[in-house]
Amino acid sequence: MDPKTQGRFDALAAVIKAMAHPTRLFVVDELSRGERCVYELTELIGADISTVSKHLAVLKGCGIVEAQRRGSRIYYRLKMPCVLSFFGCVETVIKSDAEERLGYVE
Amino acid sequence: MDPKTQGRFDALAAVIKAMAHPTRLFVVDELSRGERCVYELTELIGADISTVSKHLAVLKGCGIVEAQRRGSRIYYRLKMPCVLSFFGCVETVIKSDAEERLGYVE
DNA sequence: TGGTTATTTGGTTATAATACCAAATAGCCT
DNA sequence: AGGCTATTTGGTATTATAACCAAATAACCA
Repeated sequence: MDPKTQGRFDALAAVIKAMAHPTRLFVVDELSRGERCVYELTELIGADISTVSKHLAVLKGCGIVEAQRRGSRIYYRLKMPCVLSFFGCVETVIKSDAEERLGYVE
Repeated sequence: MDPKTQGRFDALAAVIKAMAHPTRLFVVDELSRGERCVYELTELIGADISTVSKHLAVLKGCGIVEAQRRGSRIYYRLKMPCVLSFFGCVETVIKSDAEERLGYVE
């Protein structure tokens, strides 16, 4: 793979990697319904707040979400809603794979 | 997060994780233009063939690609072309983020 | 059968990701 | 200033990924 192509796919993979964690997908899904502060997300997720904060940093780091401080709280919102399009496709992949395993297909 | 929700996002993340590697994205992109055998992909990628084979196993394991043996060769093809829709969105995320860093936005 | 090509699997090592706790930082309120 | 709440950062231990080499398996052909 030539360096340019490699760089392109490295960059693509970096963004997809940011989505490749259950907690971060949950966050994206939750933020699709409106902005949330770290504490709200932490309650919903049920992990340590520092863990949630780090997941948010990953999503923010590649520009999928953005943060805004208002008073003592920091609100996160979905900046690139196109990532929601992943969900539909991935559900299809999962369903198709499950059906195949059950022997309905093939 | 209740167990059912957790399970749902675990499953979603598993598929997205399968896409979250430059080599596997390259394979998906390449297979979008037709089936390829392991050797052909290995040449294009330039890694050890065992490495490429393992990447293919990951993609096959979650049903994104499928394999078919014909003679001594095994041809892989894209089974879930909807994953190609990731590319457009991710390119947008990358571009938007790059522009922002350059100060064109905000 | 034996050799050759194509692919996968096992083993090992190196690197990266993730979780939690503790401590640091930031803003608010008295 | 001092205390309180909200969030991030640093540190560490655990687990997961990924690369390569070597060996195993599969199909073909002489």
